[in-house]
Amino acid sequence: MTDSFFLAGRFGAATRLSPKALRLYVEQGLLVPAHVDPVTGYRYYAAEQAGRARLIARLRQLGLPIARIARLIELQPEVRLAELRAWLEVQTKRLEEQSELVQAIFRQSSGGDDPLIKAVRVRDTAPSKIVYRQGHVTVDALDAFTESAEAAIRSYLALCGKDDDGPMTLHFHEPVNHDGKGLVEVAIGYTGSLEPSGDLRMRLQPAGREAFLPVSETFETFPAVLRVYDAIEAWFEHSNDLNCFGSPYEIYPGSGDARFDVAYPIVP
Amino acid sequence: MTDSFFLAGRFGAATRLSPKALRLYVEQGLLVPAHVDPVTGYRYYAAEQAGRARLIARLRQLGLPIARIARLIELQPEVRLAELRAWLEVQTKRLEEQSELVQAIFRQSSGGDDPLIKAVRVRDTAPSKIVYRQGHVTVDALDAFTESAEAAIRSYLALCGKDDDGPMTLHFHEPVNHDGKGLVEVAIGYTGSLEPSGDLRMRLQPAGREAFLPVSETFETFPAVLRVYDAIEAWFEHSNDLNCFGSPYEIYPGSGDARFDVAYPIVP
DNA sequence: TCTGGGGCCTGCCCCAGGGGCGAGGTCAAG
DNA sequence: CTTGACCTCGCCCCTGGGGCAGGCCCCAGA
Repeated sequence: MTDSFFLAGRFGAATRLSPKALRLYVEQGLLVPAHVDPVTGYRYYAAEQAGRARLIARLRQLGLPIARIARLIELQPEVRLAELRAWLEVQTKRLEEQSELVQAIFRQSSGGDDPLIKAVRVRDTAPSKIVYRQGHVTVDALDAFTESAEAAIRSYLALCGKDDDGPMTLHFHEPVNHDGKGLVEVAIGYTGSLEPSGDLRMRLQPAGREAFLPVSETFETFPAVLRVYDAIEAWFEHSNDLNCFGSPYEIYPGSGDARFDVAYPIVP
Repeated sequence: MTDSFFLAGRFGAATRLSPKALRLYVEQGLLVPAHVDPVTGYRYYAAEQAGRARLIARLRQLGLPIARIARLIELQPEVRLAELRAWLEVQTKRLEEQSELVQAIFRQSSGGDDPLIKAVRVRDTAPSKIVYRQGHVTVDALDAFTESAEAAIRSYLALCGKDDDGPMTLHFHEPVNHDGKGLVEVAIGYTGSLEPSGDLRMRLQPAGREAFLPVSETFETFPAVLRVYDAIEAWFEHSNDLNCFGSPYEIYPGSGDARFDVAYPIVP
């Protein structure tokens, strides 16, 4: 092996890393120079460190954060490749979502010629007591959460002798994206009296009105379902007196043949 | 129109924007509340502003910077759609490059079983005087720059009565990526004496040694050509005494049938 | 041996796009 | 009148560096 040492400028030029970046990496422990002069503070890099430095440069070129690079760089090449391929998969999915989002942006601002908008209807909702479970989920985990919560609530209702299987509502208190968790709530109405149990809580749902749209089979899945939400929001904007200032929810089963309705509360 | 006003919290909940984000947007002039109480500083948003706010939220969800959103939001929907589609195209290209980069990272760290590495040769380079032009270009503009620079240099040489058409070298002083300009230099050797002219400069190229690889037709184009660079860098790492601490260059025409060679200087 | 120029150090402020926290003012209901 | 929820501002924090000021350091030439 050679004993050549290089200062930050030359070493950086050879590895496509700026001296400033190299300084950052030594602070983070990502690439520690072979020798640091304790008096002057000069960093001396060994020629053998160039490979690691070039690898870091390329991983940075992908846009990966330093902490993630620090983990990746310790892995075997094959494992690293697998991780990077998985990361590429995520990026691809993100790009697809962005593409959907661009379509949604256009529909949102193109004046509302979506025929779905005209199909929006209004109805009154009766006051009721509901039992519900809340949770923070991503869109991937949403279906599983919904199913298990509904099953838990229905079995608890059955256990308490309530056999009126009313509709289930899935309330989105926060937006549920692919890359972030949101607070959602699964609720079923009941009559009589009930005690809280575990993470099942009770609440009074006051009477009100809602704007809703049954969801045809075409729009049932994410992200196509977002178009239904958009349509109702656009409908609110077209109607002069009503504002869409509540969070949306889905009602299972929906009206007619629909598997579910999408609804927004109408605030007076 | 309604005269409903909403404070930042409620308005933000309805538009998927945090109060903090709304504050940032009013500072940037992107979304100015319908009314601001001069005493309390409270921001009152009108219901009619919800549409614009939701549009901003979605554009932010794409990851666009605020300044760009401010421009996009003033456009007609069709123009905006076209711009966003162009942006998606750029993102798609970036993803493809990242995919290539992942392959390169694996080749770089998988121990160097690329057969190209064994094909690397070393040769001495004679000292010569060269006339050159430098420029900052992206990878897209590289071919045009190279062609025009070579034509300018050759016609100047012909004008001065030098008709020895030596090889042309294309020297990459800085990495030339898709998303960043890099300093490149087109140079041709000459004999006798010559005067500088315009942006054509002269320099003495000392003798030295170089590691090189002729580029077969398969690897001539970007980004496949990067694999050749990688191979020579890997060769340097496998040879114990030599370090790859110089910037690479391409030599036109290359040795044998190759359109060009890729070479790195060997620093003693 | 002196000197100059260029390279390197530390330390500070800056960028986007907010998050989080604390101090303090406001608003509406009880 | 109090209470609690909501709002404000201001400050520091994050990533991954860029840029600049002030001050050493190092090497080559005279």
